[in-house]
Amino acid sequence: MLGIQTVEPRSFRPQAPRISTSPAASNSLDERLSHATVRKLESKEHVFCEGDPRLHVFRVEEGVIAIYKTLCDGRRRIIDFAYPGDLIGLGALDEHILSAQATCTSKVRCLSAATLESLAESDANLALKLYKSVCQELAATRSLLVTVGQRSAVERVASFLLALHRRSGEADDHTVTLAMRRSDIADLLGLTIETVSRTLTKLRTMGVIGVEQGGTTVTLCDVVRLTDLANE
Amino acid sequence: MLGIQTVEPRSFRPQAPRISTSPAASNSLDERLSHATVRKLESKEHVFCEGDPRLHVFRVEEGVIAIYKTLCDGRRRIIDFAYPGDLIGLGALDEHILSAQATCTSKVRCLSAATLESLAESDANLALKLYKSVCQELAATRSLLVTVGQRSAVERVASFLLALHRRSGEADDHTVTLAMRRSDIADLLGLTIETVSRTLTKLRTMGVIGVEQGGTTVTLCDVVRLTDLANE
DNA sequence: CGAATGATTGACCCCCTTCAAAAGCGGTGG
DNA sequence: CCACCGCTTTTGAAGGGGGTCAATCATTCG
Repeated sequence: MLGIQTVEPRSFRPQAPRISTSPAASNSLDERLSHATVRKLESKEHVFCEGDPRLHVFRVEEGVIAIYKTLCDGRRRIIDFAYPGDLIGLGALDEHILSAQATCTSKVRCLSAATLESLAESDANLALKLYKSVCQELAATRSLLVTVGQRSAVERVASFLLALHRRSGEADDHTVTLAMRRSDIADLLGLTIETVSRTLTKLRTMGVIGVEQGGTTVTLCDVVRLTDLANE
Repeated sequence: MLGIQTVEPRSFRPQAPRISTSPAASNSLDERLSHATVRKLESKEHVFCEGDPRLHVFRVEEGVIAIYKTLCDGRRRIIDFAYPGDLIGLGALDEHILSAQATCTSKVRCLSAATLESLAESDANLALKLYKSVCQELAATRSLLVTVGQRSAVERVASFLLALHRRSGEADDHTVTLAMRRSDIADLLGLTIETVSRTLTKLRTMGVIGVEQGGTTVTLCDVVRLTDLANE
């Protein structure tokens, strides 16, 4: 998932409840996941909604899933974007308290939440992994809180782009794909669509970034300057 | 700790990494805590700082501890206030990534972090408790994210006061004590001291609250109206 | 092509920040 | 007891950044 970092090291951290799926993790989990059924989602389709019984945990296989909460006045607050490899739907309650919606065509793998918990009950190692992962997750959410709480529009957008770039892993490739709408970015950063758009064009006219392909592809022309603008 | 809720049920949830210290929790933890040494803190004194080795986990016994992160430009972002009964200093890393500072004279109990982890390694039940607690914690931080991300000053301050009131537990007593400075509240809510002060006087002139004792005691005259203003 | 959805740009305005000053409050010492 | 000082809070005035409303443009799809 996408972490907007404000602390060093400037690396990514998971953003939503998830656990590592590396070989170091309990094999039982990976094995279960590899046998799990795959569900395909169209853009804007929901994986789950607030209030739904929390029957499954999902691992994103393809696409981008927005994790969000709906406010009482109908506004939407995106907490995080989940990318392939991320686990979503973990939690302490038997209901989902957030919604998860595909921002583009996506695929997820489904695992029974009850199964995962029963595994953890007899496997202290797995339970501890879950605990530590959520601690990391918490740290990342706090970072987003810092970013959203007191930073300007330019700082937020710059941080977001840098986070996306680092997320991609390809240090040489200075392009990032915005696999979500402007409204999704706005709801993540606590801005309006117009401000996001204006800020992107501002960065473009400054020569820091380039915007192509109808606004879905962004080239980071001057990463150093962008980092400076992010003020991290 | 203090959770600003934006979802129903409008109840409190823990805000910083902590676990329940109720009898239902592993006895080993409670026992350890009851034998732990107590440390007294003056106002503004630190429990720990960002970058410090994470040697201990603390339980707040008296007072209020602000959990915060320092930004690169020197600003401070308070993530949470920890109250008596709350555990602070939990985490996945061997360094603290946040600072903890007393907002007033306080007392904390110290427990070795290594001890807690070694207990959890052999006790799946304890580890699972840790996991679930941090999940709750995560949910609460996300709620604060929602509040801070897209709400007006009145909404934020109203939410904060209501959260404080619920935190106190005494439903009959309509007074809350602000055991922290305006600057602390401002840094939690992502506002300036002036705006916090102005908003409080605005609420006062509206007859929704009363401010006494040099601004440290607030009376909630009209909880219904305040809830309405909080827009939760 | 025309309708629908999303992105961009412009104009205006309001809420909050910033800068500045005054007023409370508590402590210390003459 | 009061003067003085430091810290915090309150209040005022001015300015700006982002929100809101609205129009235009771009892209996709039936």
